[in-house]
This record gives sequence, C-alpha cells and structure tokens, in this order.
Amino acid sequence: MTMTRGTLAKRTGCHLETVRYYEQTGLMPDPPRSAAGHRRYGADHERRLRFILRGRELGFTIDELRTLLGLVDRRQVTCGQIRTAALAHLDDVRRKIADLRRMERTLAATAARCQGGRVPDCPIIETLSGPN
Amino acid sequence: MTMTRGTLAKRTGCHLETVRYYEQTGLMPDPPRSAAGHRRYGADHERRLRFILRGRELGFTIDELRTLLGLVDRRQVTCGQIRTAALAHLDDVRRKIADLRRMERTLAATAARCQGGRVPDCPIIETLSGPN
DNA sequence: GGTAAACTCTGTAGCAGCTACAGGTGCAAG
DNA sequence: CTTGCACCTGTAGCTGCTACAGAGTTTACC
Repeated sequence: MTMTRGTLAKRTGCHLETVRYYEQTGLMPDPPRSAAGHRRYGADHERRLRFILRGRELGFTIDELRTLLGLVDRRQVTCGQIRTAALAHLDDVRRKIADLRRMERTLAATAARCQGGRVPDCPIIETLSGPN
Repeated sequence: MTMTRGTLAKRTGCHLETVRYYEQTGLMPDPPRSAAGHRRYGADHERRLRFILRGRELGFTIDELRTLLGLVDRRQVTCGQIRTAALAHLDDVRRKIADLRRMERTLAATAARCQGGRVPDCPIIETLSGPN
C-alpha cells in the first residue's frame, strides 16, 4: 500500500518537484525509503499533502501552514488557536482584495476615458504619470 | 539641476537600491555619471521613476511596464495600443480579485462554524483536509 | 588643509514558492 | 539484455525587490 513520488504527485495533482520541495521546507515529513533510496508514500502522506495543497489554494503561506501543521501534529491544541490563525489570514486576504479593488477602480476609470487618440493626450499615460 | 541616487530615492519615496534595480532591468535609462562615476539624475528621470512607481502601485509587472515605456519611448504609438495593455492588465486584476474572494468566502464561512472545541472536530481543519 | 561621517560605487546573495534542469541510479517490460 | 522510464541529488532559474561587503567619493566641520 505504498506509492512512489510520481504516483503521489499524479494522484494529488501536485507537481512532482513540489513534493520534494515541501519535504525540504518541513511541511511534509521525510518519508521511508526503499532499499535503493526511493521515497515510499502512504495514505497518511497523501492526506497531509492534500491538506497542504488546499491550504495553498486558500492562500496560506508555507510558513502559516508549517505553524498550522505543527499545531495539529502535537495534538494538545485547541480549535481556538487554529481559528485565530485562520482569522489572521482572512484579514490578510481582505487587505489584498481591497488593494486590488483600488487598482481595478483606477484602471477601469482611466481606460474608459481613453478615446484612442495620440499618446501625448492619453489619459492612461497621464494617470500613470501620477495624480498631480 | 541634478540629483544623486539618494536624493532621487528620497524625493520619490523609492527605495535606494530599487532605483539601481530599475536601471538593471531596463526600466530606467543609464544616467550620466559624475567624473568619479556617481549617477546624476534630472527632472526627466524623476518623472520616469514616478511613472514606474505608479504603475507598480497599479499592479503592472516590470515586464508590462517595460512594454508600456517602450511604446511611449518610440512615439509612433497610438493610445489604443496602450489602452489594450491596460485592459489586459485590468482583466488580470479582476481574476485575482475573484480568486481572493473565493478564498475569503471559504475562510469566513469555515471560521464562523468554529466553536473553539477540540482539534479532531475543528471545521477549519476539516475544510483544509479537502472537500471530500 | 585635514579628517571623519555620510554618501556612493560594484557585485553578489537572500527572500517566497516553486519549476527545471544535469548527471547519475534503479527497475520493469519486451 | 537492453531500452526506456522513473527516480535520485544538487543546483540554478523565475519575479521584484532588499541587504549586504568592501571599496572609493563627497561633504561638513574645525
């Protein structure tokens, strides 16, 4: 009931090399090896990798995930600590959304004013040239 | 009427080393030098740097800005070409916003379900463990 | 004019989060 | 038995900076 790195990667949709990268950075444990030194993964590794990939999809950094997984690994932790981490991350996401929406508004408003004329009067160039 | 790199950086709020970086990457031109080899900047350099910084604030990549500045530099370009670049970037920004909003929804919904209990039943951990 | 502080110069290394080699084994099928 | 794929390791590349080290320059003050 073990898989190779390639199989694990294919099953999870993770890039082959990324599996090794997550091992280097301490998100994935050092797996047992075959006699020749090939990595052997089990169902527990797959679950952990899926956890990491889902976390990345939700925008958690490697470092946040390391913390989160550390909390889970030593099981003496309350859900409250995890909630705190998740809420901190949510704040982060919301700040990024706000930043992007500011960009969006400026870009959309500027592009709308553009009539396709000559560069010296281009409102996009003017906007880029600063708010003065 | 010239400034040093430090002065230019201070006036624009740009990091000192970033000025040099923009020169390396071809966003800023190689400036004239003093006898001893120190960079001397003028008002035109300052305008260009402000343009770049504003573009970065609006989320344009270095590469997009290089293109944009290239268009502006050889003046034979229509505003339409610039508009095209800006709209492409706007799409990009909107995609990022959509991604982040998906994250936000999932995170907020999950954290709301968390009652602070024990880890095995933590809805955040469950969510991270995948949608299955 | 001397000297110390503050600036500038160059090249290079580091950050996140991967991805992509090169050059060398291992293994399984035909 | 040999062909071809998968795997191993270490390292370099990407973006957009930032931060040195070690050298030379300029400025301020006495």
